[in-house]
Amino acid sequence: MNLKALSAKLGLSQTTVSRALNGYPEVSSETRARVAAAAELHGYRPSAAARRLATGQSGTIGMIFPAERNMAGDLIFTEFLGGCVEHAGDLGYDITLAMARGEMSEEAVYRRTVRNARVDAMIVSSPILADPRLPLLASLGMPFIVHGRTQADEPYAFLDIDNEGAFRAAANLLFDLGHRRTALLNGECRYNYASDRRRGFLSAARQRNIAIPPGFLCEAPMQEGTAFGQATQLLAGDEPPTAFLCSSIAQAQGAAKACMAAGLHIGRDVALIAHDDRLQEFRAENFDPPLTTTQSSIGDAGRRIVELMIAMLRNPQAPLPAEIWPVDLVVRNSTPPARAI
Amino acid sequence: MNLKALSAKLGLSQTTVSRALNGYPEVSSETRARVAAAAELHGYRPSAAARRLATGQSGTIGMIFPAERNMAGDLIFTEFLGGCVEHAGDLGYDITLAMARGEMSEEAVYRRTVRNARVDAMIVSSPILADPRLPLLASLGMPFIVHGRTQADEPYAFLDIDNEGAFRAAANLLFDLGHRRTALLNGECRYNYASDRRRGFLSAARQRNIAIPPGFLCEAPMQEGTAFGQATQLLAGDEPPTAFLCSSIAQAQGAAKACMAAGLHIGRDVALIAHDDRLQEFRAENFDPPLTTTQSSIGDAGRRIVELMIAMLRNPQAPLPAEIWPVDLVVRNSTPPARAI
DNA sequence: TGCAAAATCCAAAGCGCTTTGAATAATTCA
DNA sequence: TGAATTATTCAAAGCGCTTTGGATTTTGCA
Repeated sequence: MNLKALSAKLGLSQTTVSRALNGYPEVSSETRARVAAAAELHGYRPSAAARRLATGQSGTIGMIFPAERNMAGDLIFTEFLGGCVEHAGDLGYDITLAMARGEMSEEAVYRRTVRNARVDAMIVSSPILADPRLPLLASLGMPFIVHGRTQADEPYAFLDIDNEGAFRAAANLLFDLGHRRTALLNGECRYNYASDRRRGFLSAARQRNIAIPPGFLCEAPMQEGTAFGQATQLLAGDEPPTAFLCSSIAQAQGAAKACMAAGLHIGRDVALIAHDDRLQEFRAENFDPPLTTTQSSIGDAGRRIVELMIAMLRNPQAPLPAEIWPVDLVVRNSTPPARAI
Repeated sequence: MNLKALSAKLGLSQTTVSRALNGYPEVSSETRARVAAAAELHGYRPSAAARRLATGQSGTIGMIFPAERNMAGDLIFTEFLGGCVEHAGDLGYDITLAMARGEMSEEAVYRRTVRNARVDAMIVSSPILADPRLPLLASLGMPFIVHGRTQADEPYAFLDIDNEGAFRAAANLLFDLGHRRTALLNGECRYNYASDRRRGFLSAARQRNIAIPPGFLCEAPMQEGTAFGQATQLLAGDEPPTAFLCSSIAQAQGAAKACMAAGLHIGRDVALIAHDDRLQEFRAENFDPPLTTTQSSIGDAGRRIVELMIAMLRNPQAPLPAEIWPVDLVVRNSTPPARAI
């Protein structure tokens, strides 16, 4: 059942039927209802291919698999992707993926994706400090939105969380509790979010004239094993930390195990705060003890970013969206006051 | 630059140019070369939308996010997806994703995806024992291929690994080494692969008249924590296992930690074999000690399955592909002979 | 009541490709 | 050499939708 057949059956022109279905104003509400009913009755589905050809829009948004793969990154990407896919489906858009690999550089993949012209826009995730993908996409004329922020010469669309504020708040909480020796187990600082978090942490320390001992600023892929190693080493030092601030729940697990191995109890001897992306299986609530966290659902971010992107597509001359989400600091049981030494 | 402009520039008809570019035989090799050169020169890219409309093929393969999410599943799905996306890109196909969620059942998502008709075929992953998605897709007339196997009335296209044979071989190795009390830490048996693995394990035991003590057949989501609990409990029993056979490296990590906690050394006191999907970050080689595994790259499976799917699309009347990959048993250092008791 | 404006609806022209059916040019063979 | 093949090329008809520019009917208001 195509438009032609449907309009014949209704005794209307294709124009009118098309307009009725797409909500254009120049059709009476009576006709619109008739058309809608007939379309429903006959199970009419407009051909996506024909619409694409006629409108020049593909109804598809592209995403690129991160070039660097690791477990933590994969989990976060998958969660974000899931959010995007979920909401895109609701809004009638498709998400298609591409991937950099081997000989084909990430830039080449972006270029190919743009050249193939099968997507209307792209979502850029995990930007690094000055991400080359932004000028690349801009020069190619491909609309895009960034999940996160980066340094760029031109304004760009983005959705980010307030990483700096979150980690400043978390650090302040620890300092308020009397923890002078607080270690930051961060992600890799070439990623903007990690850099922002470090800045937040350091600004809180500076404000109170708290010196961060050398070695207390750790960065690495956000995994349990690495964090375990870092925490173990710090705890073995002369002046071990009394608090840890982690960039992920996985790192918190590593830190917690290191503490346990050192005979220290989280929530009693040591304080622990982690950032919680609300991944499926890393629940801060189920941690022992339940973990104080800065939390912000990365799945929600995916859902929202798709919405923003589609709004941009529908109204290209609107100002670029630039959303920064505040981050909740949820205090649970992992943050005791510092003990007198 | 579209076909019309390109053919005008060449002084040829659109027909000829189209055929030249698509490798049809009824065009002289001289003309073909001229056309190819001009296309290259002017950077001509055929419009995907127009081609889709004309051919009725979208050049897109659909995948659905698993309805049940957990960390182990996400990692495996992502790795598989990565393989699919990578190779699909090479072959000029797109992968688009959809997702079941909340009120919208998985079946509804499949139906919607088929109705929208934006994909030529679908890839079904992680089938359960008698997976309802197969008859559903068949009844909807959507071509599909399954990663794994299931019980079905009709023949269907699939690519699977020999889970049963792999676990039989692994069990035989352990039995050969004298391990009489071997526990299986399996995935959930409603998934076909887990069921196959159990069958392989049990058939090896039966063949040697080795009784599997009650409680030695464990199934659960394939995660470290769960496996740790299961192994700990088994090790605390009257007749603790001397060997573990795990469905994933994550489970092996859990089992290893349980052994360590019980004062047992993997590779000395206890034998451990795991199935290794060759995920990015779970390297059996880096395990301590390096792990004996049954291994088969799930990324390779993704690459291959896309290839098979596209071949099906190109030649619909060819027999359905049905590939079963043998699985390597790689012996490393985690499988000592059973110690005399 | 008459006329401009607004409300509805329509025919037809694309969007850029593939493919059918025919025409033309080059070869082959008797 | 002339007829039958074979090799090349082309014009034109879709594919199913959106959208432009009009045509027709209705409404609003003096």
